[in-house]
Amino acid sequence: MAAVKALPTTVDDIVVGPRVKALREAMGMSLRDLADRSGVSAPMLSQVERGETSPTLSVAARISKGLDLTLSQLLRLDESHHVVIVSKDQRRQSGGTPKGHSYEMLTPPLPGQRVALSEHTLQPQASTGGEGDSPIHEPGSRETVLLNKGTLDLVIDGERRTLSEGDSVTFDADLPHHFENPGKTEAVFLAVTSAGLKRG
Amino acid sequence: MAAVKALPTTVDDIVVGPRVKALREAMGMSLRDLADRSGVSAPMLSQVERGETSPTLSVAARISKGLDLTLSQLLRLDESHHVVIVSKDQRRQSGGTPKGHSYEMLTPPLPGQRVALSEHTLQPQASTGGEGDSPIHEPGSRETVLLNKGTLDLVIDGERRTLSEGDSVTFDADLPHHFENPGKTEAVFLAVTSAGLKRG
DNA sequence: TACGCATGTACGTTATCACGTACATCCGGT
DNA sequence: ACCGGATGTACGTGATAACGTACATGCGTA
Repeated sequence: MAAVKALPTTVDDIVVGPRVKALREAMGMSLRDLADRSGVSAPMLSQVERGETSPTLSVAARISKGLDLTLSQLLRLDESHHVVIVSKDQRRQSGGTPKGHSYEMLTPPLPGQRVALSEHTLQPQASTGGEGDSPIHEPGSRETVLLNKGTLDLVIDGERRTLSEGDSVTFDADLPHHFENPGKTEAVFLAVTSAGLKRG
Repeated sequence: MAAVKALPTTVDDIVVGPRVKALREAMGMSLRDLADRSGVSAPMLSQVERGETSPTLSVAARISKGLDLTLSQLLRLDESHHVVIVSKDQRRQSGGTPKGHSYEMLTPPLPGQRVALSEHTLQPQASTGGEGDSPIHEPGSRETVLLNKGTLDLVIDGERRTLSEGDSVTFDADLPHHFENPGKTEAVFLAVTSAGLKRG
Protein backbone atom coordinates (compact mmCIF):
# COMPACT_ATOMS: atom_id res chain seq x y z
CA MET A 1 0.00 0.00 0.00
CA ALA A 2 1.15 3.48 0.43
CA ALA A 3 1.73 4.16 -3.17
CA VAL A 4 1.74 1.57 -5.84
CA LYS A 5 3.34 -1.57 -4.52
CA ALA A 6 6.25 -1.10 -6.93
CA LEU A 7 6.10 -2.90 -10.23
CA PRO A 8 3.95 -5.97 -10.37
CA THR A 9 5.23 -6.79 -13.78
CA THR A 10 8.21 -5.96 -15.95
CA VAL A 11 10.02 -8.74 -14.23
CA ASP A 12 11.88 -9.61 -17.35
CA ASP A 13 13.30 -12.35 -15.29
CA ILE A 14 16.63 -12.92 -16.89
CA VAL A 15 16.37 -16.01 -18.99
CA VAL A 16 19.93 -17.22 -18.87
CA GLY A 17 18.87 -20.72 -17.98
CA PRO A 18 18.23 -22.18 -21.42
CA ARG A 19 21.33 -20.42 -22.66
CA VAL A 20 23.51 -22.03 -20.05
CA LYS A 21 22.09 -25.41 -20.86
CA ALA A 22 22.66 -24.95 -24.58
CA LEU A 23 26.24 -23.81 -24.07
CA ARG A 24 27.00 -26.60 -21.67
CA GLU A 25 25.64 -29.23 -24.00
CA ALA A 26 27.42 -27.65 -26.93
CA MET A 27 30.64 -28.18 -25.02
CA GLY A 28 29.72 -31.76 -24.36
CA MET A 29 29.62 -31.36 -20.61
CA SER A 30 27.35 -32.89 -18.02
CA LEU A 31 26.01 -30.97 -15.07
CA ARG A 32 28.70 -32.49 -12.90
CA ASP A 33 31.43 -31.61 -15.36
CA LEU A 34 30.35 -28.01 -15.25
CA ALA A 35 29.99 -28.27 -11.50
CA ASP A 36 33.66 -29.24 -11.26
CA ARG A 37 34.80 -26.53 -13.62
CA SER A 38 32.74 -23.82 -11.99
CA GLY A 39 32.63 -24.75 -8.34
CA VAL A 40 28.85 -24.60 -8.36
CA SER A 41 26.90 -27.66 -7.32
CA ALA A 42 25.16 -29.70 -9.97
CA PRO A 43 21.68 -29.36 -8.44
CA MET A 44 22.12 -25.61 -8.37
CA LEU A 45 23.09 -25.65 -12.03
CA SER A 46 20.02 -27.71 -12.78
CA GLN A 47 17.76 -25.21 -11.06
CA VAL A 48 19.40 -22.28 -12.78
CA GLU A 49 19.08 -23.90 -16.17
CA ARG A 50 15.38 -24.42 -15.62
CA GLY A 51 14.86 -20.95 -14.28
CA GLU A 52 13.72 -22.18 -10.90
CA THR A 53 16.06 -19.84 -9.12
CA SER A 54 17.99 -16.67 -9.70
CA PRO A 55 21.67 -17.16 -8.92
CA THR A 56 23.72 -14.49 -7.23
CA LEU A 57 26.22 -12.58 -9.28
CA SER A 58 29.09 -14.50 -7.75
CA VAL A 59 27.74 -17.90 -8.68
CA ALA A 60 26.60 -16.63 -12.05
CA ALA A 61 30.15 -15.44 -12.61
CA ARG A 62 31.52 -18.83 -11.64
CA ILE A 63 29.11 -20.54 -13.98
CA SER A 64 30.08 -18.38 -16.90
CA LYS A 65 33.72 -18.93 -16.09
CA GLY A 66 33.08 -22.64 -16.30
CA LEU A 67 31.75 -21.97 -19.76
CA ASP A 68 34.87 -20.02 -20.71
CA LEU A 69 32.93 -16.80 -20.82
CA THR A 70 32.73 -13.65 -18.82
CA LEU A 71 29.42 -12.94 -17.18
CA SER A 72 28.80 -9.97 -19.39
CA GLN A 73 29.35 -12.13 -22.42
CA LEU A 74 26.93 -14.71 -21.15
CA LEU A 75 24.25 -12.14 -20.46
CA ARG A 76 24.75 -10.48 -23.77
CA LEU A 77 23.48 -13.58 -25.50
CA ASP A 78 19.88 -12.61 -25.01
CA GLU A 79 19.36 -9.68 -27.25
CA SER A 80 17.59 -8.75 -30.43
CA HIS A 81 17.45 -11.05 -33.40
CA HIS A 82 17.15 -9.92 -36.94
CA VAL A 83 18.68 -8.67 -40.09
CA VAL A 84 18.68 -5.00 -41.00
CA ILE A 85 19.98 -3.51 -44.19
CA VAL A 86 20.88 0.15 -44.48
CA SER A 87 21.25 1.08 -48.12
CA LYS A 88 23.63 3.78 -49.14
CA ASP A 89 20.95 6.41 -49.65
CA GLN A 90 19.32 5.60 -46.34
CA ARG A 91 22.34 6.63 -44.36
CA ARG A 92 21.58 9.12 -41.68
CA GLN A 93 23.47 12.29 -42.34
CA SER A 94 24.30 12.96 -38.77
CA GLY A 95 27.10 15.43 -38.79
CA GLY A 96 27.92 18.48 -40.77
CA THR A 97 29.83 20.99 -38.78
CA PRO A 98 31.23 24.07 -40.42
CA LYS A 99 34.61 23.09 -39.11
CA GLY A 100 35.21 20.53 -41.79
CA HIS A 101 33.94 17.40 -40.19
CA SER A 102 30.99 15.39 -41.42
CA TYR A 103 29.86 11.82 -41.00
CA GLU A 104 27.13 9.33 -41.79
CA MET A 105 25.77 6.48 -39.70
CA LEU A 106 25.88 3.10 -41.40
CA THR A 107 24.06 1.08 -38.77
CA PRO A 108 20.41 1.27 -37.83
CA PRO A 109 19.35 3.26 -34.75
CA LEU A 110 18.02 0.30 -32.84
CA PRO A 111 18.21 -0.29 -29.13
CA GLY A 112 20.35 -3.16 -28.00
CA GLN A 113 22.75 -2.59 -30.84
CA ARG A 114 26.26 -3.50 -29.85
CA VAL A 115 28.16 -1.55 -32.43
CA ALA A 116 27.64 1.60 -34.40
CA LEU A 117 29.37 2.07 -37.72
CA SER A 118 29.96 5.55 -39.09
CA GLU A 119 31.92 6.99 -41.98
CA HIS A 120 33.67 10.27 -41.31
CA THR A 121 35.18 12.86 -43.60
CA LEU A 122 37.63 15.35 -42.24
CA GLN A 123 38.89 18.29 -44.28
CA PRO A 124 42.60 19.20 -44.29
CA GLN A 125 43.69 20.76 -41.01
CA ALA A 126 40.28 20.19 -39.50
CA SER A 127 39.58 18.22 -36.33
CA THR A 128 36.67 16.41 -34.77
CA GLY A 129 35.08 17.57 -31.59
CA GLY A 130 33.22 20.60 -32.83
CA GLU A 131 29.66 21.48 -31.97
CA GLY A 132 27.23 18.74 -32.83
CA ASP A 133 29.78 16.01 -32.50
CA SER A 134 29.34 13.47 -29.80
CA PRO A 135 31.88 14.79 -27.31
CA ILE A 136 33.09 11.81 -25.38
CA HIS A 137 31.41 8.48 -25.35
CA GLU A 138 29.69 6.72 -22.50
CA PRO A 139 31.66 4.79 -19.92
CA GLY A 140 32.79 1.44 -21.20
CA SER A 141 32.45 2.26 -24.84
CA ARG A 142 35.24 1.27 -27.15
CA GLU A 143 36.11 2.45 -30.59
CA THR A 144 37.98 1.11 -33.60
CA VAL A 145 38.92 3.43 -36.43
CA LEU A 146 40.07 2.41 -39.90
CA LEU A 147 41.71 5.09 -42.01
CA ASN A 148 40.62 4.72 -45.61
CA LYS A 149 42.12 7.84 -47.15
CA GLY A 150 44.65 10.48 -46.13
CA THR A 151 46.43 10.79 -42.82
CA LEU A 152 45.01 11.17 -39.36
CA ASP A 153 46.16 11.96 -35.86
CA LEU A 154 44.45 10.53 -32.82
CA VAL A 155 44.89 12.60 -29.70
CA ILE A 156 43.86 10.62 -26.66
CA ASP A 157 44.44 11.32 -23.02
CA GLY A 158 47.23 13.73 -23.83
CA GLU A 159 49.08 11.49 -26.25
CA ARG A 160 49.14 11.85 -30.01
CA ARG A 161 49.30 8.94 -32.45
CA THR A 162 49.64 9.23 -36.18
CA LEU A 163 47.92 6.92 -38.61
CA SER A 164 48.57 6.45 -42.28
CA GLU A 165 46.29 5.09 -44.93
CA GLY A 166 45.11 1.58 -44.15
CA ASP A 167 46.02 1.72 -40.46
CA SER A 168 43.50 1.05 -37.77
CA VAL A 169 43.43 1.84 -34.08
CA THR A 170 41.40 0.52 -31.18
CA PHE A 171 40.97 2.45 -27.96
CA ASP A 172 38.70 3.18 -25.04
CA ALA A 173 36.31 5.83 -26.19
CA ASP A 174 35.44 7.04 -22.74
CA LEU A 175 38.78 8.73 -22.51
CA PRO A 176 38.91 12.28 -23.81
CA HIS A 177 39.95 12.17 -27.44
CA HIS A 178 39.60 13.69 -30.85
CA PHE A 179 40.97 13.36 -34.36
CA GLU A 180 42.94 15.83 -36.45
CA ASN A 181 43.80 15.81 -40.11
CA PRO A 182 47.41 17.00 -40.39
CA GLY A 183 47.62 16.48 -44.16
CA LYS A 184 46.76 18.50 -47.22
CA THR A 185 44.06 16.18 -48.47
CA GLU A 186 40.72 15.08 -47.18
CA ALA A 187 40.79 12.22 -44.68
CA VAL A 188 38.13 9.53 -44.76
CA PHE A 189 37.81 7.02 -41.98
CA LEU A 190 35.44 4.47 -40.63
CA ALA A 191 34.57 4.44 -36.95
CA VAL A 192 33.28 1.38 -35.13
CA THR A 193 31.89 2.27 -31.75
CA SER A 194 31.00 -0.57 -29.48
CA ALA A 195 29.03 -0.68 -26.27
CA GLY A 196 27.26 2.52 -27.10
CA LEU A 197 25.19 3.11 -24.05
CA LYS A 198 22.36 5.53 -23.97
CA ARG A 199 21.47 8.18 -21.47
CA GLY A 200 18.71 10.71 -21.48
CA MET B 1 39.03 -38.27 -15.24
CA ALA B 2 38.68 -36.02 -12.35
CA ALA B 3 38.77 -33.10 -14.67
CA VAL B 4 41.30 -30.84 -13.09
CA LYS B 5 39.87 -30.18 -9.68
CA ALA B 6 39.02 -26.75 -11.05
CA LEU B 7 39.85 -23.58 -9.26
CA PRO B 8 39.77 -23.58 -5.50
CA THR B 9 39.19 -19.90 -5.15
CA THR B 10 39.03 -17.58 -8.13
CA VAL B 11 36.80 -15.40 -6.10
CA ASP B 12 37.17 -12.64 -8.58
CA ASP B 13 34.32 -11.32 -6.63
CA ILE B 14 32.56 -9.15 -9.08
CA VAL B 15 33.28 -5.58 -8.18
CA VAL B 16 30.15 -3.96 -9.46
CA GLY B 17 29.57 -2.14 -6.22
CA PRO B 18 31.74 0.94 -6.70
CA ARG B 19 30.57 1.09 -10.28
CA VAL B 20 26.95 1.22 -9.25
CA LYS B 21 27.68 3.91 -6.75
CA ALA B 22 29.60 5.98 -9.29
CA LEU B 23 26.86 5.67 -11.88
CA ARG B 24 24.14 6.45 -9.39
CA GLU B 25 25.92 9.55 -8.15
CA ALA B 26 26.72 10.60 -11.69
CA MET B 27 22.99 10.59 -12.31
CA GLY B 28 22.43 12.64 -9.21
CA MET B 29 20.33 10.02 -7.49
CA SER B 30 20.10 9.03 -3.85
CA LEU B 31 19.83 5.45 -2.71
CA ARG B 32 16.11 5.90 -2.30
CA ASP B 33 15.76 7.42 -5.73
CA LEU B 34 17.40 4.40 -7.24
CA ALA B 35 15.35 2.19 -4.96
CA ASP B 36 12.18 3.65 -6.44
CA ARG B 37 13.41 3.35 -9.99
CA SER B 38 14.65 -0.19 -9.60
CA GLY B 39 12.30 -1.77 -7.10
CA VAL B 40 15.24 -2.76 -4.92
CA SER B 41 15.31 -1.59 -1.33
CA ALA B 42 17.72 1.16 -0.36
CA PRO B 43 19.51 -0.87 2.29
CA MET B 44 20.08 -3.61 -0.22
CA LEU B 45 21.54 -1.10 -2.64
CA SER B 46 23.82 0.17 0.07
CA GLN B 47 25.14 -3.30 0.79
CA VAL B 48 25.65 -4.05 -2.88
CA GLU B 49 27.54 -0.83 -3.42
CA ARG B 50 29.90 -1.67 -0.58
CA GLY B 51 30.35 -5.24 -1.74
CA GLU B 52 28.87 -6.65 1.44
CA THR B 53 26.62 -8.95 -0.50
CA SER B 54 26.31 -10.52 -3.90
CA PRO B 55 22.92 -9.72 -5.43
CA THR B 56 20.98 -12.28 -7.41
CA LEU B 57 20.79 -11.85 -11.13
CA SER B 58 17.22 -10.66 -10.91
CA VAL B 59 17.96 -7.84 -8.49
CA ALA B 60 21.18 -7.00 -10.32
CA ALA B 61 19.11 -6.71 -13.46
CA ARG B 62 16.61 -4.44 -11.72
CA ILE B 63 19.43 -2.29 -10.42
CA SER B 64 20.98 -1.88 -13.82
CA LYS B 65 17.58 -1.12 -15.26
CA GLY B 66 17.27 1.65 -12.72
CA LEU B 67 20.52 2.97 -14.11
CA ASP B 68 19.20 2.82 -17.67
CA LEU B 69 21.53 0.01 -18.53
CA THR B 70 21.26 -3.65 -19.28
CA LEU B 71 23.01 -5.94 -16.88
CA SER B 72 25.52 -7.00 -19.49
CA GLN B 73 26.34 -3.37 -20.12
CA LEU B 74 26.85 -2.75 -16.44
CA LEU B 75 29.17 -5.73 -16.07
CA ARG B 76 31.09 -4.84 -19.17
CA LEU B 77 32.40 -1.70 -17.55
CA ASP B 78 35.33 -3.52 -16.01
CA GLU B 79 37.59 -4.37 -18.87
CA SER B 80 40.94 -3.55 -20.37
CA HIS B 81 42.20 -0.05 -21.04
CA HIS B 82 44.56 0.83 -23.80
CA VAL B 83 45.20 1.86 -27.32
CA VAL B 84 46.39 -0.51 -30.01
CA ILE B 85 47.33 0.43 -33.53
CA VAL B 86 47.46 -2.10 -36.33
CA SER B 87 49.30 -0.63 -39.29
CA LYS B 88 48.45 -1.70 -42.78
CA ASP B 89 51.45 -3.98 -43.15
CA GLN B 90 50.83 -5.59 -39.79
CA ARG B 91 47.50 -6.99 -40.83
CA ARG B 92 47.16 -10.66 -40.24
CA GLN B 93 46.57 -12.43 -43.52
CA SER B 94 44.08 -14.85 -42.16
CA GLY B 95 42.30 -16.25 -45.13
CA GLY B 96 43.33 -17.30 -48.58
CA THR B 97 41.21 -20.09 -49.89
CA PRO B 98 41.60 -21.28 -53.43
CA LYS B 99 37.94 -20.64 -53.92
CA GLY B 100 38.37 -16.93 -54.39
CA HIS B 101 37.90 -15.65 -50.88
CA SER B 102 40.58 -13.91 -48.85
CA TYR B 103 40.58 -11.58 -45.92
CA GLU B 104 42.74 -9.68 -43.46
CA MET B 105 42.16 -8.92 -39.81
CA LEU B 106 42.30 -5.25 -38.89
CA THR B 107 41.98 -5.54 -35.15
CA PRO B 108 44.49 -6.94 -32.71
CA PRO B 109 44.09 -10.51 -31.43
CA LEU B 110 43.54 -9.55 -27.82
CA PRO B 111 41.28 -11.23 -25.33
CA GLY B 112 38.36 -9.20 -24.13
CA GLN B 113 38.03 -7.56 -27.49
CA ARG B 114 34.42 -6.77 -28.27
CA VAL B 115 34.67 -6.39 -31.99
CA ALA B 116 36.81 -7.80 -34.74
CA LEU B 117 37.29 -5.90 -37.97
CA SER B 118 38.23 -7.72 -41.14
CA GLU B 119 38.45 -6.79 -44.80
CA HIS B 120 37.32 -9.42 -47.26
CA THR B 121 37.85 -9.84 -50.97
CA LEU B 122 35.59 -12.11 -52.92
CA GLN B 123 36.27 -13.01 -56.56
CA PRO B 124 33.41 -12.99 -59.10
CA GLN B 125 31.04 -15.91 -58.64
CA ALA B 126 32.91 -17.01 -55.52
CA SER B 127 31.38 -17.45 -52.08
CA THR B 128 32.56 -17.51 -48.51
CA GLY B 129 32.39 -20.60 -46.39
CA GLY B 130 35.21 -22.59 -47.93
CA GLU B 131 37.82 -24.48 -46.01
CA GLY B 132 39.75 -22.27 -43.65
CA ASP B 133 36.93 -19.83 -43.23
CA SER B 134 35.38 -19.52 -39.85
CA PRO B 135 32.24 -21.55 -40.50
CA ILE B 136 29.61 -20.08 -38.27
CA HIS B 137 30.31 -17.77 -35.42
CA GLU B 138 29.85 -18.39 -31.75
CA PRO B 139 26.44 -18.12 -30.16
CA GLY B 140 25.47 -14.55 -29.57
CA SER B 141 27.89 -13.04 -32.01
CA ARG B 142 26.63 -10.35 -34.30
CA GLU B 143 28.00 -9.06 -37.54
CA THR B 144 27.84 -5.88 -39.56
CA VAL B 145 29.04 -5.87 -43.14
CA LEU B 146 29.77 -2.81 -45.26
CA LEU B 147 30.09 -3.37 -48.99
CA ASN B 148 32.87 -1.20 -50.38
CA LYS B 149 33.08 -2.47 -53.96
CA GLY B 150 31.01 -4.64 -56.23
CA THR B 151 27.81 -6.46 -55.38
CA LEU B 152 27.19 -9.06 -52.74
CA ASP B 153 24.51 -11.52 -51.71
CA LEU B 154 23.98 -12.50 -48.12
CA VAL B 155 22.34 -15.87 -47.69
CA ILE B 156 21.14 -16.29 -44.13
CA ASP B 157 18.87 -18.88 -42.64
CA GLY B 158 17.46 -19.74 -46.04
CA GLU B 159 16.83 -16.20 -47.20
CA ARG B 160 18.87 -14.28 -49.71
CA ARG B 161 19.50 -10.51 -49.58
CA THR B 162 21.28 -8.50 -52.18
CA LEU B 163 23.55 -5.58 -51.37
CA SER B 164 24.90 -2.94 -53.66
CA GLU B 165 27.91 -0.75 -53.24
CA GLY B 166 27.77 1.31 -50.06
CA ASP B 167 25.06 -0.77 -48.41
CA SER B 168 25.54 -2.31 -45.03
CA VAL B 169 23.76 -5.11 -43.22
CA THR B 170 23.60 -6.19 -39.61
CA PHE B 171 22.60 -9.68 -38.56
CA ASP B 172 23.05 -12.44 -36.02
CA ALA B 173 26.16 -14.30 -36.98
CA ASP B 174 25.27 -17.45 -35.14
CA LEU B 175 22.72 -18.26 -37.78
CA PRO B 176 24.01 -20.26 -40.72
CA HIS B 177 25.09 -17.83 -43.38
CA HIS B 178 27.54 -17.09 -46.17
CA PHE B 179 28.22 -14.50 -48.83
CA GLU B 180 28.24 -14.85 -52.59
CA ASN B 181 29.50 -12.53 -55.25
CA PRO B 182 26.94 -12.60 -58.06
CA GLY B 183 28.70 -9.97 -60.16
CA LYS B 184 31.44 -9.93 -62.73
CA THR B 185 33.87 -7.89 -60.66
CA GLU B 186 35.69 -8.43 -57.43
CA ALA B 187 33.73 -7.62 -54.29
CA VAL B 188 35.40 -5.96 -51.32
CA PHE B 189 33.67 -5.67 -47.99
CA LEU B 190 34.37 -4.91 -44.40
CA ALA B 191 33.08 -7.20 -41.69
CA VAL B 192 32.55 -6.12 -38.11
CA THR B 193 32.06 -9.09 -35.83
CA SER B 194 31.00 -8.38 -32.29
CA ALA B 195 30.81 -10.54 -29.20
CA GLY B 196 33.53 -12.85 -30.34
CA LEU B 197 33.46 -15.49 -27.71
CA LYS B 198 36.19 -17.97 -27.10
CA ARG B 199 36.13 -21.71 -27.08
CA GLY B 200 38.90 -24.19 -26.54
C1' DT C 1 19.33 26.99 18.66
C1' DA C 2 15.80 24.03 17.06
C1' DC C 3 13.44 22.24 13.39
C1' DG C 4 12.39 19.72 9.19
C1' DC C 5 14.16 16.94 5.73
C1' DA C 6 17.36 14.31 3.24
C1' DT C 7 21.15 11.34 3.21
C1' DG C 8 23.36 6.57 4.11
C1' DT C 9 23.57 2.60 7.47
C1' DA C 10 22.59 -0.90 11.61
C1' DC C 11 19.07 -3.90 13.12
C1' DG C 12 15.81 -8.18 13.18
C1' DT C 13 12.76 -11.08 10.23
C1' DT C 14 11.39 -13.54 6.26
C1' DA C 15 12.20 -15.51 1.83
C1' DT C 16 15.10 -18.10 -0.88
C1' DC C 17 19.62 -19.40 -2.54
C1' DA C 18 23.06 -23.09 -2.51
C1' DC C 19 24.76 -27.02 -0.67
C1' DG C 20 25.17 -32.31 0.23
C1' DT C 21 22.79 -36.50 -0.07
C1' DA C 22 19.70 -39.58 -2.03
C1' DC C 23 16.57 -40.97 -5.67
C1' DA C 24 14.87 -42.13 -10.47
C1' DT C 25 16.04 -43.02 -15.09
C1' DC C 26 18.60 -44.31 -19.08
C1' DC C 27 22.36 -46.78 -21.59
C1' DG C 28 26.39 -49.99 -22.61
C1' DG C 29 28.65 -54.05 -21.38
C1' DT C 30 28.91 -59.04 -19.97
C1' DA D 1 18.16 -60.31 -18.29
C1' DC D 2 21.51 -58.28 -14.88
C1' DC D 3 24.61 -54.83 -13.48
C1' DG D 4 27.99 -50.69 -13.25
C1' DG D 5 28.01 -46.05 -14.27
C1' DA D 6 26.40 -41.95 -16.11
C1' DT D 7 22.81 -38.72 -16.49
C1' DG D 8 19.38 -35.08 -14.47
C1' DT D 9 16.24 -34.13 -10.46
C1' DA D 10 13.64 -34.24 -5.63
C1' DC D 11 14.54 -33.74 -1.10
C1' DG D 12 16.10 -31.43 3.76
C1' DT D 13 19.34 -28.27 5.95
C1' DG D 14 22.34 -24.33 6.72
C1' DA D 15 23.70 -19.96 4.83
C1' DT D 16 22.54 -15.58 3.21
C1' DA D 17 20.05 -12.36 0.24
C1' DA D 18 16.40 -8.96 0.54
C1' DC D 19 13.00 -6.77 2.93
C1' DG D 20 10.82 -3.19 6.34
C1' DT D 21 11.73 -0.42 10.18
C1' DA D 22 14.42 2.41 12.93
C1' DC D 23 18.63 4.88 13.86
C1' DA D 24 22.56 8.29 13.17
C1' DT D 25 24.40 12.05 10.93
C1' DG D 26 24.50 16.25 7.99
C1' DC D 27 22.62 20.39 5.90
C1' DG D 28 19.69 24.37 4.95
C1' DT D 29 16.16 27.24 7.01
C1' DA D 30 13.27 29.63 10.25
